[in-house]
Amino acid sequence: MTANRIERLVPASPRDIQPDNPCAACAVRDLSVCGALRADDVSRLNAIVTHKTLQPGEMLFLESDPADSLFVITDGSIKLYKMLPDGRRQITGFLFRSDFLGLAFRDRYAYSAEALSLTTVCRFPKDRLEALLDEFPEMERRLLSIASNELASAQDQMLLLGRKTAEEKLASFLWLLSRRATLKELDGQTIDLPMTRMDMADYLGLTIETVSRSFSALKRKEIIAFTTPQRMQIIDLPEMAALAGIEEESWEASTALR
Amino acid sequence: MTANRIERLVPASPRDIQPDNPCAACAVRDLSVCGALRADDVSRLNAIVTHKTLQPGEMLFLESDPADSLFVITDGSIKLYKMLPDGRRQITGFLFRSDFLGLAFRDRYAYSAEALSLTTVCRFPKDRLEALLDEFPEMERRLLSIASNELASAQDQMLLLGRKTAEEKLASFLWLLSRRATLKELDGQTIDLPMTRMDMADYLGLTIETVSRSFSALKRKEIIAFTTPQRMQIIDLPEMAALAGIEEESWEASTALR
DNA sequence: CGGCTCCGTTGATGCATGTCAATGTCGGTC
DNA sequence: GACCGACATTGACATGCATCAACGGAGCCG
Repeated sequence: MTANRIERLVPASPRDIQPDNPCAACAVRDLSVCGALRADDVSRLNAIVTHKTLQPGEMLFLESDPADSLFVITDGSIKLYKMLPDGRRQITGFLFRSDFLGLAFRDRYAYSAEALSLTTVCRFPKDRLEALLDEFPEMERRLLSIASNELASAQDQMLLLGRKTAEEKLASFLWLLSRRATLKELDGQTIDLPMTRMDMADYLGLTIETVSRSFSALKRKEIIAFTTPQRMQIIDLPEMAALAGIEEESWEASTALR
Repeated sequence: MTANRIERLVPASPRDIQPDNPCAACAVRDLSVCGALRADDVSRLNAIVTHKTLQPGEMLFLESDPADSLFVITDGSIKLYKMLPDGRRQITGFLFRSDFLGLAFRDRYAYSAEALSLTTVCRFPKDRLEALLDEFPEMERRLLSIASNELASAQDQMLLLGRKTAEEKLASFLWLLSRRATLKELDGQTIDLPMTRMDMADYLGLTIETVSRSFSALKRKEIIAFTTPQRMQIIDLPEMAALAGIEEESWEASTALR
């Protein structure tokens, strides 16, 4: 289906999309949202971007690494986190296909990025980014829009971390996953949990035990049901939304995971 | 001193800066960071921006309001917050002179904004913003850089809210205020607290009582000392940094408050 | 098959922080 | 000066979540 979309957006001859560079696909897809790309744009982008495959648990970069690249996830999932000197960890986001990361106008990354599952990313070298932005102003507008959305999600997460109870935190998290799933699978009630309980705990500012107990509480109330520990269903969507602190009129508004 | 800076950056004849529009100053100052503005740019900006004065406690906008403007704070201070349906509140940031707010590519603001002190803001109508960005590409680059910095600060705040103890939270907050103060007053040890204990509590995900007790604990350890309840001094800066979870080598890195 | 490790669940207990309440302090107003 | 309300501090007590510990299932390997 990715191929279809490229065909539609870039009515170029097939040779322009070099099959040995899988990043052409993501570059085209993620840039072209804000305007049609010409075929020669595509081949120029192909020359700039590179790709990388990550095994589960493999690091893309560390918090202190020099920030020299911007990445787009082509496939798989990644977690971002920050740590305190003594090892306490806060996961600041889970990213999936077509999400950006590494957007930092600083010399070092502000967080570490680690693959959750088998993941491929597409890399834009930062030293060529400025030139790229000058050449594709739509890309800059899009980055600004992404950053602004991420900022809004970050603020939601602050509300969650600072003011919600454990059960509300978990419900909010599952709500986000469910909204995200709705965009792809059509039922939107089935949720995959590609991360461990530990990751969820570090995302929600809890311990694994509390996450587990909150899952049990939601099961007991028949709001959710498990197929396997990594796959579940939302049974009572309205109650879930209520727990997550989402008012009905804005059910559709909140989509992004970060 | 604001005047000095304008003179330096915009060697235009004085009539270009209309004295009845105090926003000319902020527009010039905040846009011109990334490139010289010509005198006619300044007068064109004067025609677009308007200004507004807010009394302490007055709202600039509400979370659900249509997001039709971008603001720059000319003077004073503002708090941003989100609320849960039952009234629990999370302050997501305190803003001061020259900070931006309202940067949202959505139709509604993601948070409410309320003046802490007597505040003046400069308003850019959003419907003219696109055109403005097209005309001043440096402004777009600057907005992207600001958004990216705010994102980094938001992630710091998530680490704080999710993983730090009450005392560490307060120390981190005071550390930020102290870094910010360093940029202006030169000693950097004296800190003004323009917000109430309640505001600090809602920023740190605590209660006023816990904030108060944490202040007392820091006093007892002789890390800080109070002049008045709204004015204090940091006595033991290294210990403060340690509590805040900042490693020595990165003392200078963290500056922004959000 | 048995043993091992990793992950998740559940129970018992402790502690950091929330809740409730009393008191103090400062500014404003009559 | 007396009164009042808003804000801050401190103490006594309650509780939500962390901590510590036991157990069970799934995958892996000899």
